[in-house]
Amino acid sequence: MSESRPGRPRAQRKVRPGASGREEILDAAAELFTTLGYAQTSTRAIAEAVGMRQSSLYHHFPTKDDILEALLADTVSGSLSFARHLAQGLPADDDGGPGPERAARLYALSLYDGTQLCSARWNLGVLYHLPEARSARFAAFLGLRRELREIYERLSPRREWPGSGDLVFRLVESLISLRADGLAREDSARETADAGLRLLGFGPEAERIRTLAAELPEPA
Amino acid sequence: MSESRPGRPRAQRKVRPGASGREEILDAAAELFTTLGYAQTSTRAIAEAVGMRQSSLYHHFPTKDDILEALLADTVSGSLSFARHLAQGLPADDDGGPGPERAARLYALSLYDGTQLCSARWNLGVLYHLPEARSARFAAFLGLRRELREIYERLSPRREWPGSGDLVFRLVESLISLRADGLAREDSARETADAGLRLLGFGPEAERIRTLAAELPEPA
DNA sequence: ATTATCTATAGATCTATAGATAATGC
DNA sequence: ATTATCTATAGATCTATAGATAATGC
Repeated sequence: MSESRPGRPRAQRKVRPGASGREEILDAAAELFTTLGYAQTSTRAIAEAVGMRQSSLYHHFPTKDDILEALLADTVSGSLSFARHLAQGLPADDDGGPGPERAARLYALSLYDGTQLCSARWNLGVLYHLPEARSARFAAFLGLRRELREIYERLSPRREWPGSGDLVFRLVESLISLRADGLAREDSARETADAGLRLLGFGPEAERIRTLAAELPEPA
Repeated sequence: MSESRPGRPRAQRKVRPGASGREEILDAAAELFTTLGYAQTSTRAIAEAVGMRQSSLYHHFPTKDDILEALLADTVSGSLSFARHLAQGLPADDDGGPGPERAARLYALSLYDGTQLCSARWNLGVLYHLPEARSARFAAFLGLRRELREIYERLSPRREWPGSGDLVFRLVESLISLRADGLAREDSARETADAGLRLLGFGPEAERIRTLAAELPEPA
């Protein structure tokens, strides 16, 4: 219970999802970082959005950096663990393997990743675009993101076309800017995943691939 | 001559392209804004990169905002004027018009826009991703960018598929992140434009579209 | 006289730390 | 005793302005 923890009560309490103070802070920081940016968001603004004093943040996070790091880690983890799962038991890179099965996995990943990007409470994908996120401070996050990108490439059924999987990755990522521009719709993630199949040259086979993808095990 | 203007000489002079102080400032700001971000870049850092004192910037620009605005304006203007030119004399939206000619114009625009994004001295496209750029302060820029986006959509030969031109726009834009991640190559812009054709469902016809595109008038 | 720089600084931040205070659980 | 908050503040910024100074062009 968030209500029955010890400590002095807050002057003002805001409505924020999250069982713990830490989660409330992350939610407020997610809203502010995605709309104003990292440097433009003061620790004071985060604290006020939660309903505590600026200095109280430091009980939960050692520095402002660590708040961003926690948010970044959250955003990749879901798609990456699903991607790792899909990549398991894949034939080696030089062996094509059956095309449609590969395509189905790539489609499933695109759809899952895209749906996450579109329907998360905040548009956390924009955090990748923050210049701060590219700094060495967040090398751990950048590594995970790179791994996700490489799995897209490995899942591409067009083995003779290097970079084809990466194009699908880029298309899915473009949902971030779409949403930031206020242009994302209910079915943007699905449309984008379908566009990925077209990009790979699939026409009428697309229907079969979608069916195969639906039969794959759900993400955890 | 940049050397023969009046005024007190600078303490230190750095090597920067640009005939005027204003252009040197824009070049330095472009480098810093694209690598560190807007808020993280102090006016002092810009001034030092140019070799002048912080306060001297204010002789050339009234506020820091105006520096970003000038850079943003520069980045759309080229592609937008080419796009406007390509859109001229296009059949009305409900009239399909001959498909390949439309596709050729969209291809030409993709290639030009993508090439700009990849080969400009600095990766100015990342400025679009800065949270600051989305603020009302830069409404003029946002309007121009929206117009460019709409022309992509209008140039799509797949009239029965709304949003198809926008997907091509998004694919071209993804070059920005590709470059920011250090993954852009010599032919990334061309590969991306070609991928746009695949996305629209063109297979063997692509060759003919590229030929038609090459016959279109060059951008100014 | 105009242009482009300089020095100096006001006033407003912002992050992080030190140490006090209040609520709970043992 | 532990946890979570609070007040207060040090020290380091940062943007923009005021006004002096030096070089050129008329």
